[in-house]
Amino acid sequence: MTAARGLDEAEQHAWREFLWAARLLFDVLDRQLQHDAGMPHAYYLILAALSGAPDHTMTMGELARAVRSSPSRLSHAVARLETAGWVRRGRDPHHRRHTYAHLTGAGLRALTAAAPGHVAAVRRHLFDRLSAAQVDALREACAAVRAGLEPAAGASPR
Amino acid sequence: MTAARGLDEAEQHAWREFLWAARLLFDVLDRQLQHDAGMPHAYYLILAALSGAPDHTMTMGELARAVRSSPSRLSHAVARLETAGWVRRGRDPHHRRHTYAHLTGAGLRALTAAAPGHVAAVRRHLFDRLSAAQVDALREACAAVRAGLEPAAGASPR
DNA sequence: GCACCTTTGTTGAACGCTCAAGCGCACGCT
DNA sequence: AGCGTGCGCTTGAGCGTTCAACAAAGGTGC
Repeated sequence: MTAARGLDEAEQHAWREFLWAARLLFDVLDRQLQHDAGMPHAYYLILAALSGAPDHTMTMGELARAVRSSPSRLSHAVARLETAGWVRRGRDPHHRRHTYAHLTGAGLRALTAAAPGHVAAVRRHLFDRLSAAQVDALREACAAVRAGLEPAAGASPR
Repeated sequence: MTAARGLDEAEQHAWREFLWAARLLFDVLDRQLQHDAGMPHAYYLILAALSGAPDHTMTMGELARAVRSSPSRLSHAVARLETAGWVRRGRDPHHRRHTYAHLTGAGLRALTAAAPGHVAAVRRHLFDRLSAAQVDALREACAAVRAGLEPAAGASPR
């Protein structure tokens, strides 16, 4: 491919494998979740993030950082999750600039129903294909890449 | 996260790193291409695939397989590339079922203009962060995952 | 020649994401 | 108090993807 001039052969090969492994994996996970649970993967991550927060509640900003989402994207997404009855929004009377998002009972149930199938898919398509050493190597390489892409401020969620 | 029950700690960690490394990387590459070359990454891949084909021409089906795209997605994409003047479609009078996609001169120029910036971004965000051993390990792990997801065609001829 | 099926590709609607613009609240300044 | 500035979040339009439905061409069997 003309495209890959500037990368040596090992890099071209690695890039193609990474590209298609990730794209195909995300595609199959998205399809599985959409089909079995009626939500795309991004929405699953939002519900999962909320489920791990105290009182199942976070501000929109915290949530956006947790799921690496732009404010706009999150706002649209939560609007849709709200009409699904899975999330409720409200304003904190003491910090009226902030909007908090709260996982509803129905939202938690939807997440709990979706989780086993999703985790099983991750296991089947990712971890069942890798040795323990490969899992370690994958984690290390991806951690290096992610660290370079992460908005340098406070890499760990507050 | 409630979500990750069923994966051990090493797997959870690896999954998160892989997830965010890939998502953030694809986001930044998409943004770079859209900004500098006026095309999303998926369209770049289509032009690149055509540029490597004899006579810069492939059938829609071949092209769809090359870029791991559904027929529908490719049809929409090529329609758009056609209005941009980067691809032309036509029917072969001898095999009238097939539609050919042909990379135009303007398409090749657009690809050639886009390639260096894209490759530089891949290098900067991916390979500059990894040792040669990490690149090898990443390729191997991703190859195993991709092989499990690929529709198994190509290895065996028909 | 005819009915049926498969292959190949397109279409339209729904949906998620991005980008640019905008709104409301809080804070700092004078 | 009045005014600007920045932050947090939302909005609307446009684009790309998906899904289901469809269309057209080439078999295949009778």
